[in-house]
Amino acid sequence: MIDLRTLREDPDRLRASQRARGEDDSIVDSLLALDASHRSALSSFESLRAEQKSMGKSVSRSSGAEKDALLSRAKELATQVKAAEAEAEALAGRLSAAAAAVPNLVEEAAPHGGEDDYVVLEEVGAKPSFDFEPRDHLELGERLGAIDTERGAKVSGARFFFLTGVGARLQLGMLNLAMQQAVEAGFTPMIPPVLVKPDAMRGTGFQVEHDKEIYHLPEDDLYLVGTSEVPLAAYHADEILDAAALPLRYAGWSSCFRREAGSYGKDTRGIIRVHQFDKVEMFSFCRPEDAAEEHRRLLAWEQEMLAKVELPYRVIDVAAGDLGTSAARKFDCEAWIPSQGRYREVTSTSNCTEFQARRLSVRHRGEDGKTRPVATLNGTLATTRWIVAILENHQRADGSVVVPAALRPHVGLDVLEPVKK
RNA sequence: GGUGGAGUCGCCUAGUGGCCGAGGGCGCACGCCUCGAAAGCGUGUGUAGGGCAACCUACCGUGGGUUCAAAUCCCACCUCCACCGCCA
Repeated sequence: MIDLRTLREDPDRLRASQRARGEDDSIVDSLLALDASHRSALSSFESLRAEQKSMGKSVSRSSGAEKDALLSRAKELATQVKAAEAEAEALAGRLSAAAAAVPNLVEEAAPHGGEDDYVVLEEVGAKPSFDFEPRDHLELGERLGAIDTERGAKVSGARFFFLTGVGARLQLGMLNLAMQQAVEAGFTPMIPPVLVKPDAMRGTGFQVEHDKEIYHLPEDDLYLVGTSEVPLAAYHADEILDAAALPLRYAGWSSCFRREAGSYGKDTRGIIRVHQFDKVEMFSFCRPEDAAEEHRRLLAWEQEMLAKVELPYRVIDVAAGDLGTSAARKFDCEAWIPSQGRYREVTSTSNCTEFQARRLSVRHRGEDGKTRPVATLNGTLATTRWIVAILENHQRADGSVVVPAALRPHVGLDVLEPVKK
């Protein structure tokens, strides 16, 4: 949710942001108009209501003929109050619906444009050179007895899989390593619910009514989360946080669920794009003025993890049009995937500024004693997709895969050996 | 799923139609007292919207309703507690 007060004071800022995203900036004018009529309706309701209350007191003090006269006037007033209230409420509803549809203000430094207008900030690590034809992650995974997509499809359908044997050990080890790093950095480890109420979903910035990406359980009106960002963001909903305790940093470990509607035919092989995967996610509540700095810290922690698993990658500054509803700025790390000869997203960190906090009502008390929204940020510390990059980048000619040194204590193996040739 | 009980200002609690946005206690903040502290005394202490301000309005689990007027009456729902049933 954008701040209506900021909108009134500086509408050009939202116009510029909308243009950077490649979206309609005329909503600014309709929002301003709606806001003005809502405020005038509200103030006329409030003065009518004040009159009604004081008249009610006169009624209780009077008696006889005077009381009857007052009563009939009071009745008249009551209908006016009711009408004025209904009017104000209707406008409030329209206003909040309109405001809720507006995406976050983008950070000025974010690249303008769409999906392909990202800016590469950094390339890290050398791409591996093989003196043999590298296998893709699925072939490797099958030979290692690590990934079983056939039975995944048999049991649950397309885009489902089993991690088996060393595959399961690899994922557990990797996620444990991520958790350990997070704890050492001062994060509170969390295992959140993965089914959430509509308010948690909406508060985090998802449009549950239109979003085809989200699994919904209509019987219970619960949503399966696509990331633990959702329950972690909502964790402090309706709370006023102690400013001295900020930043509050949480590391959530959860399964994530995505319908992948509209991605038919994309990444159908292997486990790059699946309906269910696991992820360790960093989440931070901080003061708005510290958010940009915190964002860089989250990125640095992601890079620390990528270094531990020894993957070549690049960092991109995602363009405004590709930010999603909540983010003001987003950095993705993309690991090199040898079988595809290109980089694929393995982490994503977003600065959502006060956008989610305003929707979820997560506040802190400022220097002046007044409550203000906090800023929220999130970032990936490890996820199932990393297995793709790890297997492919660390493979050897015989189909075995070297486990990166930092992972070995957590996986319990130095090398993953093929179980079938 | 069934039956019974309960949800009020950080916590506990008073409040059964107007004098209640709401009293008391605890906690907290500030002041007095003290060498310092405790005790004691005094003052203050929710959130949000609007107004330059005095101030106004909304909120007593949520949503509806009755009434000139609702924390208070009615209806539905939610949550919590207890017991029963069912499942693991």
